Amino acid sequence: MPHLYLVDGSSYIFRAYHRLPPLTNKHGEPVGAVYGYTAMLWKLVDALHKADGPTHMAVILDKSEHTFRNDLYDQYKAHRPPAPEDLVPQFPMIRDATRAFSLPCIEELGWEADDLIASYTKAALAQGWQVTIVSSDKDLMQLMTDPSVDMLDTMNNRRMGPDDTREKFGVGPEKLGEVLALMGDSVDNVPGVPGVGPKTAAKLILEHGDLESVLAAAPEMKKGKLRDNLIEHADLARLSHKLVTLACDVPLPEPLEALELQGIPDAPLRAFLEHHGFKTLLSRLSSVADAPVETHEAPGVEEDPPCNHDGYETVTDLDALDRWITVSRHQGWVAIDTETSGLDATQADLVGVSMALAPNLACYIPLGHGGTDMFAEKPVQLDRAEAIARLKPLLEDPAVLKIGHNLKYDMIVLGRAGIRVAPYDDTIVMSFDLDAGLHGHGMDELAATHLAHSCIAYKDVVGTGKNQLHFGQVDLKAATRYAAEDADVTLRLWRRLKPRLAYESVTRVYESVDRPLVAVLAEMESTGIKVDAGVLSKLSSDFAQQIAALEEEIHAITGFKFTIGSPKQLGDVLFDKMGIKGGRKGKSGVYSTDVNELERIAADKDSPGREMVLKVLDWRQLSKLKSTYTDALQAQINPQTGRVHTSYSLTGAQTGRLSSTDPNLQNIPVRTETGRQIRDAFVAEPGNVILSADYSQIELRLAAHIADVPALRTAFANGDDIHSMTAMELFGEVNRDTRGRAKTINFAILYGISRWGLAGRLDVTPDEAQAMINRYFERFPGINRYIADTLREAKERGYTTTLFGRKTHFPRLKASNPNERAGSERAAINAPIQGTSADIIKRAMARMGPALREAGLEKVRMLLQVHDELVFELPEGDVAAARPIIERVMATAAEPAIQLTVPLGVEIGVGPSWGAAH
DNA sequence: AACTTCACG
DNA sequence: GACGTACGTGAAGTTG
Repeated sequence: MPHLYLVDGSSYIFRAYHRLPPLTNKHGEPVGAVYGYTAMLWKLVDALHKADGPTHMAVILDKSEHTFRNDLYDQYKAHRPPAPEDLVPQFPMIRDATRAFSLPCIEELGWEADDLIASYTKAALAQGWQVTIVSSDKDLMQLMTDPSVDMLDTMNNRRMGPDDTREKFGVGPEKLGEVLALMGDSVDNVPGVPGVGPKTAAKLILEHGDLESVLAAAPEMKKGKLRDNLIEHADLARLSHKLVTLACDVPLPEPLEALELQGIPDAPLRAFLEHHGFKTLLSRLSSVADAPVETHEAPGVEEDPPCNHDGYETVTDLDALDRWITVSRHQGWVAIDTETSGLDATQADLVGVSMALAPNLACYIPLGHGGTDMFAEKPVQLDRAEAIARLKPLLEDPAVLKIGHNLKYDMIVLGRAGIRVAPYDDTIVMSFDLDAGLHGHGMDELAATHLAHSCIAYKDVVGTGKNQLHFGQVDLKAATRYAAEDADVTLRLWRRLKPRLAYESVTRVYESVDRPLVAVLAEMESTGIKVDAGVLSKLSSDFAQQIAALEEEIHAITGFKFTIGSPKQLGDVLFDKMGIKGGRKGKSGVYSTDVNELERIAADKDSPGREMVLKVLDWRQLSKLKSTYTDALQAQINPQTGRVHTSYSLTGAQTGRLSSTDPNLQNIPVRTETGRQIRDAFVAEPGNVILSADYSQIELRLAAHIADVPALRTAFANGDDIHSMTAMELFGEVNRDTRGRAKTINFAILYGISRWGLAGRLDVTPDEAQAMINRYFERFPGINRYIADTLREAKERGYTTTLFGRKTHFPRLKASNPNERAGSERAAINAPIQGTSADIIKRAMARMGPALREAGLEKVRMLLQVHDELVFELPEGDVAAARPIIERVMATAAEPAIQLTVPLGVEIGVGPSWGAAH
């Protein structure tokens, strides 16, 4: 069946203009909108042979300023500012582009493009054709009354149907004109009825059926502004209706058959693309069939040749090294990668460095291969010290950009060789800032996604298990293939990702938040924090004793031995053998024995298992503390530095938070007295102290700002206790109980609340929980608006944003599984708040070093970040001077980009250990 | 490797 | 009318 695509060219070019950066072609002409337009047309025409693809296509344009609508109403479209100066010359180019595709360009004096589209739609339907309107103009949505008509919004890459009309305007396409007549349209200056917006308009039309019935019913409506306006402005509404109604009987300038699509012609299109220098599109022309599918693409990126592993050079003499260095200098940028003997950057030895200058132009410089076995022959390679001495000036050259993938690792390794890499770009961070939530950001995955290339697997080079080699034991040929490929791929990714940053509006978050943090984190990780093994080992043996005693007591109660640490065995003992009621089995058939469940049993004074369960809870706590902290941390102390060096991941948390591994220093116990003792093992060097600075209630403050909740803002401005204030608002009195409940509700709001979730936490019924939620929304208007707006935007665009423009994608928001969808919705509600908080502390971290240095405080070292807390080690004598600087940098970290409407509170503590500083 | 639990913000 | 839950992490232990 024929399928006609009608492209609303005029509306498209305006949107393309505003969405794309101001590109110019080699002739200096502005072509941003033309590029977007050309790429879209191509995509459409290219779908010719696909199911649902076009068989007929036309581009419809507005011809003149004056139409019948101006005769009806002289103010129609009168408020439109003139087209931007650099857009005007692009209009004729659109016609060129259309002609280059051999597509008809249809325009007619006295008619708007919308009227022509309506008329063609009607004609095509009469022939039984399918019609797709390529536009997102809401007026055109009126045409979707017939099931054979849909719309395609290429800007958002979204198909729209009648349901989208219902979602957006509350009525189907057949009633859309009536609603538009009532609400008006500020863009086209259609007046509508004053005081009537989309909600009221939809309500009225749903109630009365059509515009005339609404107007007729007006005198009987309840007295008020709405009734008066409907009566007084009835004619305005009727006029508006005429203005928004599409003319569908315009004589067709070209017959339908003339719109048949022929496919993409080579010569004229090539000429057009060459004239404008649209290289990406040109390269596609030669290989339309086998071009990789590209989800995101910024203009000006050329296709790369496939990786040629055998073309990489192994650099083993100084002349060759100097050659690579010279060309890097000349070019101004180079991709680098380091190979080491292990995975821990603070301990592993440098084994080699690779560099890439262009696709397939890459080398590997072995520096520490062989020599682990005294009988093995060492391969010929450069002297490490000599090579490092030559590389250092390049890696520190302010005129040469160093590009790495997870460059933090290389910075730490090279930092130990006395090199401070700068300036730099990091492709793992770029990928994260562009695509968080869509996929992982490891090099192998990105190479597969963006380059259709599968990298040599590290495991294939070094082996696995007990036969695993370290990289220095790999022979040079294989090492070169692997290492040089990494640099090559990094370079290719950089060329692919870098242009997308500006194109997709994440330059600010990349440049002002995440990129600077790479060097800051490298420094923090290299520094590490001193851990007193004596304190830990004392705690370990205390815990061991208590654990053994508890174990004996527990076994005495049951009368037989079992593995207390096995949830399966424990569940069987409690619920089957001891007969405790109310055991709940999960989907794997095991009773749940988590802390909630055990506390529920313990709360029942008559339960036969009460004594046992209390002991198990203690046993669990102590086992956790011993194995995860007091034992493990001792083993993590670096013997060379006597300190513990965590590794932070910039891409670990979808929201933009950092995460910490090996060991995780972001979950050191603090909530119980027993656990808190572990923090006393994190100490300062003699003559120094630990300073801990944390943001107070930062997420609630940000919620108050972002959702614009007056009561919360005032409370924070006055320095009130926010949970007490909430308790007063919700329950009318403040005591321990109501304050605790209020605190729970405050957090629940940040996490995307559900009545069941809240009910479980507060031990009330879901109905009661719902009543509290309603009251919260009533008392703090803004919150529910924030939730609705955030979800709507997330569903429309596929991602949420923070105040600083950080995106988190939520592809599962459209999942068909309601649970999955609900989970994504809660995550999407939380992401802007958690993410903004992450942005703010990251900005503070990036500015902290320079601010302290400016004050002459070179000895103050930033050691740890725990989401809303920064931990420092500094000479005791520097505390007085450093304190106000740290406070100021943290409190003002959002500025100048964002002026928050709430103050950011910072609390600081100082002591000989982390525990004492709290 | 999956599952469960629990440490943190 | 069913779904069976707060958001974001990482590590250790048991089990298969």
